[in-house]
Amino acid sequence: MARGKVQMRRIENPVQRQVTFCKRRAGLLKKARELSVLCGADIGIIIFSTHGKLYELATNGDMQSLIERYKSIGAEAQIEGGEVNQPQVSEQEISMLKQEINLLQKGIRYMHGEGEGHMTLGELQALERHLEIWMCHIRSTKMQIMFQEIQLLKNKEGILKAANEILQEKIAEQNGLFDIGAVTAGIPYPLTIQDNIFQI
Amino acid sequence: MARGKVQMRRIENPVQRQVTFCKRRAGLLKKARELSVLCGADIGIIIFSTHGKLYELATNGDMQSLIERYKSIGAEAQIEGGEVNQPQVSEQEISMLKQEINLLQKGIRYMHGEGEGHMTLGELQALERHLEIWMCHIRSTKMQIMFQEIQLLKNKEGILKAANEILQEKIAEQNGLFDIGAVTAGIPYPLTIQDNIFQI
DNA sequence: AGCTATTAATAACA
DNA sequence: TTGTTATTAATAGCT
Repeated sequence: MARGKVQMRRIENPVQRQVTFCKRRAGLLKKARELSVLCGADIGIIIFSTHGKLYELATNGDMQSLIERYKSIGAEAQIEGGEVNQPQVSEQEISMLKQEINLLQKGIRYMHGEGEGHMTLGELQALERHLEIWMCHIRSTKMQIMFQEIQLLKNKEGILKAANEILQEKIAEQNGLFDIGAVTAGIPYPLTIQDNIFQI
Repeated sequence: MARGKVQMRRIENPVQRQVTFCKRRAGLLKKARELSVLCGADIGIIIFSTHGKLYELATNGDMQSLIERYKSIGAEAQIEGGEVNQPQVSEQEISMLKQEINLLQKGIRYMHGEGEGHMTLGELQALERHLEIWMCHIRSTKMQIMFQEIQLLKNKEGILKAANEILQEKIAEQNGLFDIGAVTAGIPYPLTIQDNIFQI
């Protein structure tokens, strides 16, 4: 796909083959990562160059657990006819859960700046809980702030409305001397608002 | 790469996600086959869809031998640092994870009105993601409503303040005849509020 | 599933 | 390897 079509056969020129291998390998891995992100798929790729060098990618968790999952599925697929309902929770799930654990561990190592990262499962779970609690706190705090503001605005409204009523009464008292119509002329809302938008 | 750039994040529309998964998966496997042919590499790809369905490709020989080759190489690589990460995950963790699975299954049975509940782990994961998305929608909707209300209240406040100013001016015009002090007597806030609580 | 308008990948070259 | 650019290949949005 560039400057001339390419024939789909082994590239004989070793230099050109190496360059192509490098570039297309990068492209393939990129595509795999994109597919994983866009569609939420778990993808594992193993590439052995002609010289036996290994390149790999596991989009979620690690290759090891992905392979285990693959084996367990493959086994099930081969059985095909035999239904096994009880051991439904086992092999496959364990490997998936291992993936999740590794994912968290990676996340932690990442957060701590790529240092080593030996945390027990208990620690991980504690961390997870903490993260959830933090999120809850953040959310409830946000809510509180917004509710407070709403309350303040309601109070202000009440005060202003009361003031308005008093002022209007004052003016009404001197009916003959001034014209009240002019006062409320340019105001979109009538001063005696009754809408009920205040009840959520 | 077509009719508009695509954001690199999970596609939320399930139909579109499925279509994209199908197309890109085909593209990825094609790229892998091309790389294998052009550069003589041995490539293995394992793809698990969100529903847990398996798609695989092994360009030379079978996946099994590729995995074994990977493991042998991988083992060498792991020895390198003398680290033993694998047995870290075991017994206790499995039981805890089983608990979590049961929890979700219970939740599903509960949601579906106590009917039986045979869902695969893949389905459970999908459900979890859906729940998260629903929560996000609910939260953002809630936020929208609250912001709208705040905006409405601000508008009302502005209107009322304007009305108050006009009324005050009216009264001020007739200074000698009435005493303004009586008007604002019982009101906690002065009518010319300047506080800045309106900026969140 | 097919069909294009566009974007993305990349072969050749430096 | 890495970067640039002319072209081809992949594919997003529709039907």
